[in-house]
Amino acid sequence: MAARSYGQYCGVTTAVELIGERWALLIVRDLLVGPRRYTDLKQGLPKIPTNILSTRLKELQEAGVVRRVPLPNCGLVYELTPYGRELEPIVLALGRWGFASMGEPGPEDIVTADSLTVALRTAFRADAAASLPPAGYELHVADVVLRVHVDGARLHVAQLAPAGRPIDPRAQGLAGRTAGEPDVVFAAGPGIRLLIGGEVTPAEAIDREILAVLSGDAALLERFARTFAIRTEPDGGIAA
Amino acid sequence: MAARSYGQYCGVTTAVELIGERWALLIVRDLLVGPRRYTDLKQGLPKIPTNILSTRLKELQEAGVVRRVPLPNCGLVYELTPYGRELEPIVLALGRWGFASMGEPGPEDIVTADSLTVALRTAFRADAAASLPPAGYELHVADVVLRVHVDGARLHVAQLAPAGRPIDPRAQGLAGRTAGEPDVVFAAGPGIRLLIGGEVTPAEAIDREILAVLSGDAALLERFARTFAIRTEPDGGIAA
DNA sequence: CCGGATCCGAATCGATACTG
DNA sequence: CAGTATCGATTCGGATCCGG
Repeated sequence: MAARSYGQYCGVTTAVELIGERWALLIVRDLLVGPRRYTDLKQGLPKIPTNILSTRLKELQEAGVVRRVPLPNCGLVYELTPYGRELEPIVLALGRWGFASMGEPGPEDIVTADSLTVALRTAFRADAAASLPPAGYELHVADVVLRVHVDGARLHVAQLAPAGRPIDPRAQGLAGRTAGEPDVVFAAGPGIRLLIGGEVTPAEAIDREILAVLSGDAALLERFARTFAIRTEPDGGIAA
Repeated sequence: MAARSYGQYCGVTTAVELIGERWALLIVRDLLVGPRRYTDLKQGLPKIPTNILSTRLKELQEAGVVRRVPLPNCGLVYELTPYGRELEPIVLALGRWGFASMGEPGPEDIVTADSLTVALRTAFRADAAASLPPAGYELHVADVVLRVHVDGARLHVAQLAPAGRPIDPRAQGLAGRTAGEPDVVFAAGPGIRLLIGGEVTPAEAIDREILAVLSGDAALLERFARTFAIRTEPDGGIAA
C-alpha cells in the first residue's frame, strides 16, 4: 500500500498523508460527534462511494486515528482513538475558516445532523457563554432537529432527528428526554449562516424569514447569537 | 470548474473543498514562510508535477487563498492573502499532530528549507522562550542551513542555504548577515526529531551522533531543546 | 532560466451492483 | 448491517515542449 508519498520528512506532510485523502477528514468530523456505525457514516456522507468509505476506514485505522469496536450486543462501531481526538481543535478551526467562504448552498447541498452539530461546536464561544445564564435551544434545519444545551462554558448537543437506531440500547429513551424542555424552539434554513456570521440580527432574521420561532421565548435568540458566532472580517479573515 | 463537491453545506466541507486537494496544503505551507516564485515552489516540492502545481495555484487564487503578484523588476511571486494566512495556526497544529506519526524517513524523503522552517515554527514554544535569554542558532540538516534567532517570544528564521535567487534584490547581502554570529552551530540528521520530541537529551543526541556541534557553546543545546519541543504522550497524543 | 501548457499512461475515484 | 466487486469517468504523475 504505502500511500502515495509526498517525499518529504516533515510533520505537515505526514499529517496530510494520514488524513489528507478525499473524504477522510469528513469521516473524522462525524466521528468527533460520537462513535458511528458504517451505515451511520454512509448516511451522514450520502455522496461517499461505499468502497471509498471502507478504504478510508481501513487507512484511518492503520494511521491510528480510528478504532473498530465490536458492540456487546451486536454490530460494531468506529470511533476515534485518543490520537484521532487530537484532531478536534484542528477540524473546528478548519470549520471556522471555511465558514467565511460558504456562499449560498447549491441545489444538491444538504445539512446533516453531524455536520450541524460540529458547526455549532465551531461557532461556540465558551467565553461569551460563560457569562450568560444556562439555556436550552431546539433547532430545526431541514430535517435535522438538535437539542442544544448551554450551561456556562459547557455545550451539549443531542440529535433528536433524524432518529437513527441508538448505538447503546441503554440510551433508548434518553434521546428525547434531554434535561428538560428547551427554552425556545426555532426553525431555520441555510440562511442561519448569516445569523452566526453576525450579518443579521435575530430580529432581522425573523423579518427576512431566515428563521422562525416555533415556540418559547424569541428573546433568547439574542443569547443564541452571542453564544454561537463566527465573525468574519471584510477581507474574509476571521476575527477573534 | 466547480470542483467535485461533497454535497454538504458545512464549514469543514467548504474548507476541504478549498484546500483539501492533493498538494494544496503543502503549497500553503511553503507560502507561509514567504512569497515564492513558481520555480521556488517547484524546487521546494520536488515531486509535484508542474501541471498540478499550476492547477493548484489557480484554484488557490480562485479560493482567495493565494495572490499572484508581479515583481517590480521582473518575474512574479505567489503569496498568501490575509485569508490564506489565517491558515497558519491550522497548518502548524497539523504539523504538530503529524509529528507524532513521523517514523524513520524513507530513502526518498527529503528535508527542504521551507519544511524545516515551518517545522521549527510548529515546535516553537513562545512561553518557554519568553523566560530564556535571547539566542542565535545555526542549524544544518542535509543541505539546508538555517539561521535561527530567538528573542523572547519572537522567533526568526533565515534560510542561508540552499541559496535561491533572492526575490527582492535589495535583500541581497542581508541573507548572510543576520543579526550577528550564532551562539552555536550544529548539524543534525533526521534524528533531530528525537530531540524535539524529548526522546533524547542533547547530551544523548551528541553521544548517539544524532547531532554534532560544529562550533560555539554546546551548552546552548539545552536551551534549544526547551525552546523547540513537541512532547508526545504514550498514546500518540500531544501534550500541552 | 522562468512560467507555464500539452500529452498520455497509471492510479484513484465515483456509481452501481452484488454478497455473507 | 457491513461491506466487496466491477467498471467507466477523473485525476494524478511523469515527461516533454514552448513562448518570453
